Amino acid sequence: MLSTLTERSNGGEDKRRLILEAAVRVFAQKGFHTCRVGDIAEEAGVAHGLLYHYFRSKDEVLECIFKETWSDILAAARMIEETDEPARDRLSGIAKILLRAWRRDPDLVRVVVREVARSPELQRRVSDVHAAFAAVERIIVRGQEDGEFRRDVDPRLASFVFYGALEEILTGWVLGTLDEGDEEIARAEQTVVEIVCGGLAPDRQAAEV
Amino acid sequence: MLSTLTERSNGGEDKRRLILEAAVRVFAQKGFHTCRVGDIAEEAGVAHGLLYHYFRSKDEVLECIFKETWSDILAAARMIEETDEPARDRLSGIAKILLRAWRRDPDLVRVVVREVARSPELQRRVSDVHAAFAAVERIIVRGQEDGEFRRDVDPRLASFVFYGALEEILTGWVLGTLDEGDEEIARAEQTVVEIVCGGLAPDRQAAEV
Amino acid sequence: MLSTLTERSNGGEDKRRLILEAAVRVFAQKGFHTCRVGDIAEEAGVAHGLLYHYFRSKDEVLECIFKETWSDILAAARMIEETDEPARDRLSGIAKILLRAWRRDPDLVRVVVREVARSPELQRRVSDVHAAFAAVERIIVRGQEDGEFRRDVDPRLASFVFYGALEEILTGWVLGTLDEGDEEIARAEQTVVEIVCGGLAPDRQAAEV
Amino acid sequence: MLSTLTERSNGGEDKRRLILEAAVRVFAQKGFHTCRVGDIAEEAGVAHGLLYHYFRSKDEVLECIFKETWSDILAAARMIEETDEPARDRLSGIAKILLRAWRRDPDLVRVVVREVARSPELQRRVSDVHAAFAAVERIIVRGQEDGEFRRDVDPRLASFVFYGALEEILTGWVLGTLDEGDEEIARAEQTVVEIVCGGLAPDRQAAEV
DNA sequence: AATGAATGAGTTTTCATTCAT
DNA sequence: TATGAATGAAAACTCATTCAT
Repeated sequence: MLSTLTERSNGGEDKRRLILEAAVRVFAQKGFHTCRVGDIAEEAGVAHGLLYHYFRSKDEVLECIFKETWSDILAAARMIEETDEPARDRLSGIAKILLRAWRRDPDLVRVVVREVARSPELQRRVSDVHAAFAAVERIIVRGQEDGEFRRDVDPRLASFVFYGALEEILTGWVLGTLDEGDEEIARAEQTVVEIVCGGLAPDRQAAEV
Repeated sequence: MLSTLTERSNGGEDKRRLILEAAVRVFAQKGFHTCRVGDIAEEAGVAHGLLYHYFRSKDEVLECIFKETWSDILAAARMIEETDEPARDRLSGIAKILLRAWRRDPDLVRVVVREVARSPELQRRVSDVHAAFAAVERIIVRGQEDGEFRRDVDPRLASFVFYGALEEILTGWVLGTLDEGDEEIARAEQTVVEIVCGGLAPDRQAAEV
Repeated sequence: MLSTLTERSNGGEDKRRLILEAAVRVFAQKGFHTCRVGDIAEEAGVAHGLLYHYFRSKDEVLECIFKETWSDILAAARMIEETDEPARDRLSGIAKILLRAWRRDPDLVRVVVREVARSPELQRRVSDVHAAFAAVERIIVRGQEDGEFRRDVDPRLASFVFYGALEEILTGWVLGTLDEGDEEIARAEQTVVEIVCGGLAPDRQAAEV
Repeated sequence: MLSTLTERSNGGEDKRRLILEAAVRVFAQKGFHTCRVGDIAEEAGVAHGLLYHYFRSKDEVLECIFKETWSDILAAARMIEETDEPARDRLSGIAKILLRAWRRDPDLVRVVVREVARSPELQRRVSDVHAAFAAVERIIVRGQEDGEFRRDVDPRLASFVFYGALEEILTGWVLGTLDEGDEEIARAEQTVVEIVCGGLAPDRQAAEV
């Protein structure tokens, strides 16, 4: 189901939602390029023409999925950002959101992870992707200001390390090269936070950077 | 240029190489799905029919690029693995290989990064991808055995964190969301190693894992 | 506006008329085949479904426009035919009707001129087109009988010359290859009548036909 | 067969010509909009994909037919224009060309006549249409200068009368509303010339224009 | 080895028409 | 009457692949 992070109302746009959710399933199973518009329609149980009633093209369907998903992720990230918790707990919260999304809607995650790298244009168009990265960067900066994190590390690069770690693990689950299960998810969360926050801890001698 | 890590002989397969290198450029610029076989041929300066003399299909061209690239990376990773250096230095060596490849052949990296997540089938076929991951995992395991790294962290997950960090940074360069340049490359290397090895350092209290 | 030659009552069929007039404008601007039913509805300010309340199909809309227009033209032509004026004046009257229609409703003329040749079927269905041609032919025959026109010219062919001349001039205005304006319209009328009736004048030696 | 006015070589572009000629037949029979690309290919005995090897689109095929036909007509018109014959004979020559084309290639004439009014854009793109009109206009102007034609008639309008007459007769043949046959063609030629040149004869009192 | 004409399966998209409301 | 969501046939066009030369 789409929008598992923040529930959306289905009022008045039942079929649109139906198509979107079918698209997630089909993209996840066959991949965006490999599937046909007819596959989505069939999965949704509607005529393929209806898809063009709600979306301008097959591309727009993917874009919508991205936009909704990332806007949900961004909203959640912003809520965490506004907390007064230590940076470590806040990064932990973000890791939870992303990794647990896998449990809630593996298909959605599969699509977002698999197709994100496909189109630079898509990423540019979905500005929330950047905003979510920026939120993590700000959390790290605040951690540095608060003395929780060492200051000699580029916070931008650090945010890429953090996101990259999460994405690779999701990819591992998507491709089946990494064991999945509730326990594994919890462990992954802890491991990522442990490594990244451990690596950012200030009590180590300054790097030679 | 393909095979910048290990030079390959051109003897007797000039045109094949020409096509492969053209494909890297074209895939990088337009993406695998978006480009046509004719684009590759045009870029290579040959008739498109010739491509089918050297490759069974368009897919096989991409597969070849992957195989060669990863076999080079794998070879380099194995050489590093056999070293007696500390784990940190060995991970640093692997980071160097991957990130510096960007400087040597950005198009190649662009293709590998962009299309790697595309097809699970491709990844399965290119078994070297797994082997390279396994090499990193073994380095981490040996680091744990040698007391250089803490033992309460799953080495498999840690290898994903490491690879994911590198891949995300490459993606940032590919998509232009991260500054690039010689200095940035050096800094990225150090930052990734610093964070990951710092996070794996044993002198911290055990994680609650 | 449709029916500018003979005003029609709007009683009880407001919307039908609205759609018909919108269709004229849209067909004129985009052409029959190029426009969509939705364009007509939008232009008329109604839902496209309503069109099917009044017409069986898009084709029928065009057919209606043709029928109404030609029935108006035919009615006017018949009124002129019943006059006792010389043939020349009667042809002049018909030229006036057709060419001045352009001033009154260029869109309508544009549609009729542009689409008339499209479908032989359409022309067959709109029998008034033939009837109007026949009226001109009868005027010429009567002119020959009255000694006003030479008798060695096929009246059927002559009617085609007359109609063709008018149609080509209308086409010139439609396509913008001929200057338009009140003065031009008056001149066109006179020129066509002058040439055709001059050419039909009996005081010349018989053609070798 | 296309290019019946001036024979064209088939050297090296056999299939292109084949497709073009098939298109003429199919457009003539079904109309441009009504026929499918596959119909053309089938008629030509080739795969429909080949059409796109030689033409960018279905539209381009029609445009090509127009261009070639009108360039032939124009060439013939120019040859006649350069003659030293009286204006009447030169107009007669042009009438011959256009009307006899019907006998030689009725399908081609059918297409050109039927679709010419369809697209203003097409007419604008095929500049030879205008050039051919201009040639007739120049013949009339020279006739006026030489005293063969009256001077108080707009030569431009007169050229429209002449062309319109020919076009209407062709349309009559195309639509079957006018008898056809060798004799009819000869008579049509003479009638048009007789009427138009008769109407342009100078020995009549000046028009009230 | 090399070419590029030829093929045709496959895909997106359009749009006239229907129909439940 | 009036709406516009829903349908699905149909069509243009693409492009990987083959193959005669």
